[in-house]
Amino acid sequence: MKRPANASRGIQDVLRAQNISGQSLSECPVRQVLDQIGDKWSTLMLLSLSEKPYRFGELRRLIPDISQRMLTQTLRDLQRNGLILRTVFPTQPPSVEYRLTPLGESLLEPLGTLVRWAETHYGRIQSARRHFDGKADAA
Amino acid sequence: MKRPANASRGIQDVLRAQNISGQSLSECPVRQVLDQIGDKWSTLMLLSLSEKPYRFGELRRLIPDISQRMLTQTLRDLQRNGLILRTVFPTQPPSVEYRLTPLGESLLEPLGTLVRWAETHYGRIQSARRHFDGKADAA
DNA sequence: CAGAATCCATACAGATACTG
DNA sequence: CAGTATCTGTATGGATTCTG
Repeated sequence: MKRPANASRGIQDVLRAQNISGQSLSECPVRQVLDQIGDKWSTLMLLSLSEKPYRFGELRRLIPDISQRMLTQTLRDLQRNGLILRTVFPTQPPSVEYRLTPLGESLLEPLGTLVRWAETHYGRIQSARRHFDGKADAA
Repeated sequence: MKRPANASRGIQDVLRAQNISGQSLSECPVRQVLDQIGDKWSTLMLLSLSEKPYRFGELRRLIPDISQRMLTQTLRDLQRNGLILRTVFPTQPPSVEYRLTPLGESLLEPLGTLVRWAETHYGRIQSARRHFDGKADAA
């Protein structure tokens, strides 16, 4: 069958390693990564840059519903975490290119795993929600 | 080498499938999944329940720094999305058991991939941050 | 072009008190 | 025991205006 026994094992090891019942939640590596990719735009940004490097304005056009504030902020966070590289070309007017670092590229693989899971199981989530909301209405 | 060319390919397909430049961001499967696992407690909850089913109070003791409000809310969201199953035993006083559904268990694998990535690359993220913050201070 | 700065609404999350 | 209800502070994120 598809019991993910080994995955579960690995996770439990991590749980223990992180001392889940301790106070080190904010410094937990898993939490830090989730805080980054869990925000509204980081994932989309990483996936976009996985295609090729982009400039600020290009990213803006590529993801029309991001505000310029959030674009700046997301890019800065990703840069701070070493996931993307920011290169300023001293032209006039200035142009800035963003590209994935090797570290950023290495994140594409776990991210891809997640993306494929989402694609595959989306329908089940949807129907679970309808069922849950339906029962809630009945009550 | 370790160029994740295939992962990148898959991601690009997903990007196109999601019509990234369209308006369907809020209904994007990937986004919905990230909204769930990206919140503060869901991942910890799923990982905890991957070990074995737990009751409300047990979870509370297992994760001491979660507030009871967030525990309730996180569990309800996970239940709504079909990732965990809530079973009420009509005892006195009542006891409620939470356990992963098969759907929830299937999420452990992509989650494990992410967790392992975080573990492996945590050091590089940390040093990238120090470097970034150091340069920011200098300016 | 690529941003910084400011203002503002809402979402998220903790503390506390109460209930079947 | 397993929650709900309320109140409140903080973080998130959008709109708008301004700058090298």
